[in-house]
Amino acid sequence: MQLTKGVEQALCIIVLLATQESSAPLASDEISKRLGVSPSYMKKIIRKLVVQGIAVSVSGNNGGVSLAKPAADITMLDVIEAMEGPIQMYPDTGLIGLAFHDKQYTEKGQKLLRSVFSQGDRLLIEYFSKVTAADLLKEGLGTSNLPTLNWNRETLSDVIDKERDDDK
Amino acid sequence: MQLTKGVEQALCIIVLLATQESSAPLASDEISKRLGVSPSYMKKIIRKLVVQGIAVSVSGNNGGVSLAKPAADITMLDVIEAMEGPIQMYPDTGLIGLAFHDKQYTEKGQKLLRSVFSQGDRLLIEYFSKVTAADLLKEGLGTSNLPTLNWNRETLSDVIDKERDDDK
DNA sequence: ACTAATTGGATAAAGAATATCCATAATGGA
DNA sequence: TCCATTATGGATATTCTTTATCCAATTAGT
Repeated sequence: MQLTKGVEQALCIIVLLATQESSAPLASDEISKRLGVSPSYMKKIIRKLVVQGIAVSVSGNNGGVSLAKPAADITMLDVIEAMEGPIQMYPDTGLIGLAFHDKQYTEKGQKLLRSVFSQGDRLLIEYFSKVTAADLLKEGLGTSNLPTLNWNRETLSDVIDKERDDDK
Repeated sequence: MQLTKGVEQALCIIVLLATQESSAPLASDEISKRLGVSPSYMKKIIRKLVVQGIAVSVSGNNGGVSLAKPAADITMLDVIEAMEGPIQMYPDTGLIGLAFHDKQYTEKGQKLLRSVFSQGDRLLIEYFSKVTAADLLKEGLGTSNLPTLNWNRETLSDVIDKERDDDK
């Protein structure tokens, strides 16, 4: 009943991409450094966002990733489903059929349980499809004017910032 | 984003217990046969239900398990939490703090995300706390008069039923 | 065409969920 | 009191998912 870390990571990636200077794609290696995971793992995460249509990637020199659409059109549901597949709580291994041998009742029971849980699924889907990445950015940064910068190059100064913080 | 099989198993156990002749506790070994898992594993599953207050168990001769309260007082939420612990979707590894070094914004962001997800948690909690085992039994069996039988002894005839089904 | 930078996809390692075995404790009946 | 029955708890095996790594395919610039 818990989302995987991937969701948290994906959200951070989206924040980076949303504040990236629009001209330049952001290299996945930079993102991986920033999130503290291996470059190759990060590619895999990003791939999921690309498949879902949240991000686009270009290979080759100066390649990288950028958002496929405005942050206002990216919902939390998109992100969750990109990382974990469709929301479907009930594992449904057909156990009821194995445990009770009465065709009529087991089928009825199966159906009932599925409907109870898919109702739960629907609640989540409805809720998460109403929260967009733009909402998060706006509330998180306190402004709807997104600052943009080139995260490909800002790494160094950022590290310096961090060191200054640590010294205090 | 999926519940574990344990939830499905627990629900089957509850159906068995709810239709068990009230006088006699049901032996966990019988349940294990019926659900096709090992006796020792079944005992662990059942233990979780006992700890949560859904079932009570007595050891010794003619011991076993029975429901701790009427099916109408057992909610789906109880069952889910018995098997998986409290509903809490967000993994919250503190990744945001690691990725961005600005104290002010990261704290704000953390808080925001937590609240978005705990709102989702609340939706589920509210929904699942309204569905009771009695509801499931009633709709699944088509009657609110629960048939009761002694599953400790019915196993044999049940197996015969199954064999007859298979022969067809 | 060559080289450097990057993504894409197969594969391995780690971790969590699932299941089992075994030793111990509790209970009721002979 | 002794024995058969049943739950409890700890250690361990197994399977599945998540996490991470390595190498091959693609692209841009020269």
